Amino acid sequence: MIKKKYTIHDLARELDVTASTVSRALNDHPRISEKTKKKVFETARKFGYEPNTLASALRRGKSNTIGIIVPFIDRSFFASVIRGVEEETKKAGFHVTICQTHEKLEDEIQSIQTLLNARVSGMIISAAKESTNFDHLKALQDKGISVVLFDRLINSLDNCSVVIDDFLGAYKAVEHLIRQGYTRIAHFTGPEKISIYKERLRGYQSALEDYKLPINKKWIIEMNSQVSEGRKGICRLLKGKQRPDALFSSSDFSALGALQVLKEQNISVPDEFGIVGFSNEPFTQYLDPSLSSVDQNSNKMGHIAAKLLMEQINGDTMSDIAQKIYLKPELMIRQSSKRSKT
Amino acid sequence: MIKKKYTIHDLARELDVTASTVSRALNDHPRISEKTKKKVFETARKFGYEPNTLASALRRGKSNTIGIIVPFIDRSFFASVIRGVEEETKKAGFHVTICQTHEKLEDEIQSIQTLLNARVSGMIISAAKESTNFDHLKALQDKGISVVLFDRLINSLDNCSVVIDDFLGAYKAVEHLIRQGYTRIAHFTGPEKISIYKERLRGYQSALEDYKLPINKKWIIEMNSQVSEGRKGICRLLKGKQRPDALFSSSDFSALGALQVLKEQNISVPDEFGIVGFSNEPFTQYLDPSLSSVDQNSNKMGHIAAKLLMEQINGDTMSDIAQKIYLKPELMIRQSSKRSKT
DNA sequence: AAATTTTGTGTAAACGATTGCACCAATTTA
DNA sequence: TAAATTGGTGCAATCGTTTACACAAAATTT
Repeated sequence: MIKKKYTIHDLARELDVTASTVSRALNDHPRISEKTKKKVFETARKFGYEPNTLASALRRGKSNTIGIIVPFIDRSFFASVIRGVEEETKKAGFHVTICQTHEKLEDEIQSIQTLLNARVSGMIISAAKESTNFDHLKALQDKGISVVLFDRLINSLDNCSVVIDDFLGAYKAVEHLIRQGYTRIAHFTGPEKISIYKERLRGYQSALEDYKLPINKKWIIEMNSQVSEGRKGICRLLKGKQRPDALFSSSDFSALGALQVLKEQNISVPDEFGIVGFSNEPFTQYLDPSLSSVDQNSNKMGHIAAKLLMEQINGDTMSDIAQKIYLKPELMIRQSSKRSKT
Repeated sequence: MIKKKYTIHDLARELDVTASTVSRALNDHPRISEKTKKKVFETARKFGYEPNTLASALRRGKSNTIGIIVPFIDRSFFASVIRGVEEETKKAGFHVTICQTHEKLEDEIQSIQTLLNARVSGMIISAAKESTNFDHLKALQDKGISVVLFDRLINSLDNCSVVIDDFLGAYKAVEHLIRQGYTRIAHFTGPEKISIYKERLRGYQSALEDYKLPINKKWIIEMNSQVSEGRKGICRLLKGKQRPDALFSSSDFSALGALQVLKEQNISVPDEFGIVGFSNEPFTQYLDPSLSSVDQNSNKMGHIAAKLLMEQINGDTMSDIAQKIYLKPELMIRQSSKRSKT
């Protein structure tokens, strides 16, 4: 037996008022008397009335849904951000719809289209790596859709955005290595076009300069974020004439590759060689030795992105200029970089 | 400059027909002439027309959204299932809305309500651990909502469901240990109420019986899926009079705890002690020694759950009885259980 | 006490797509 | 050739809420 859904008209009939009164009462309209509101709420509860969000969204031209677009939902960083967004928006009665781009521009464009069709109130987006053309994102601005970007910044756009302070994270990591007594610190970086890697590289260099340590170009290696690449990278470093005694890697995966090779070659970590990675991937804490890493505060990032977006949607942003929020990263110091004696 | 959205009325005006004709043409209604259809499609494309899914959903009483309810979206297993669902439904023009229950019954009920309000076409659910009362799920059946359950089965409900064959996974794992020459195999199990743990325990026992190995009650320890619990568990096992030489754990986390303690006590894994975990958590492959584990085929699970649900929604299920699909798990053999000599 | 404002509610038209019914023309059947 | 069927389209109601406008009654101001 399929139960029928009640509508405001059912309530109206029961209470002998019109649907508009019911609607207004439920929306706490100031011109409705307290007495009526109370009656309406009571019978609504009694009947188990639930508003039809579709109808409401259609009429208002806006749904209470917000869209999230990420490269892959099952990457721990993104999953964690999404979790944060969901937790934050749920309180405000929004729910989230998720799209994956698989790092492909085409999928990104399609996802945006899908979300537009669903008349989402706003979108939270981490751009695909492949995306170099941002017309589709600009088009959103033109359409007046609220957007918050996270993680992957797009400098040509003045959207609200929330990112981690990659420079600071890198700086902290390298400073920590220096304080542990390491003096010849190498760096694994990523594709130089991507801003996060640029920033981490800057942080690395800046820390070395501040502590008057040499910057050796041979110690800076560009690679993708993979274990195998990290293995190759560390081999190159170890074979070189000037051998580093520590590594700050822009990726936990390549840091792991390095760690594996060092263990295989019986080079003691952290005593002979220190390592700090980046991202605080879940696996880092379980390695032996456990891997120090820079935590990206991903859950908080989700919460903040959601808050920013909802402010935009509700139109209560303080200022006209888009806010860019830089979260402070946290250095997770573990065994791989913690040596007691120099 | 905010671009206006085109509606079927705009197209109708342009083509000098009525909106109904446009609507029917777009939906490929048989009574519309090919000529008209072609004209409609052309101008739709020219104008960049995109249907308002909200209006459509309101009228039809069904959206093209499907809801997913999981305990936590950032747990790798669930994230991976969700990814599978998203990939499968996207092809068919559905999109997914996600809710988290945090393993709490209250959140589960609320999530269902939210999704009902959004008039989702169907739901894919992994029940919260806390849920022992399933009235809210039964109510969905009564309302005629299509539902597919995954991972956590509910025997009192005859929904479509897709789970892993936990019995088989456990059996394979233990059989593998036996073939590697281990003879005294212990087991970490989970809360006995939960069916997946019951099944894994059955598989464990069955394999031991088939190979005529003793089942020692002291070697079966119930615990939660945590590293710390695994550490306690293995300590208990090592202190006992009859010491096992291998462990099949229902959880990768408790398996990891065991591995840590064994390493600390200089008990060689896999030579002196073999370990196999369950779930194939991403970290297992990076441990030293890497941890053998049973893979749950989570991505495929998502794809299949999505397919089942869409079949239900479209009403083209083969049979009246709900299908229960058991996926074959795959044993990932790694260092922790692979010894060359006995 | 008249004029003005405020309060509380009803009327009716949206929002954009879908669909049962009706209608006429063209085609087929008897 | 009349009757019946089919093809192609329009009309208008509908899904459930929201909201601009209108209007009477009550409260407030002059």
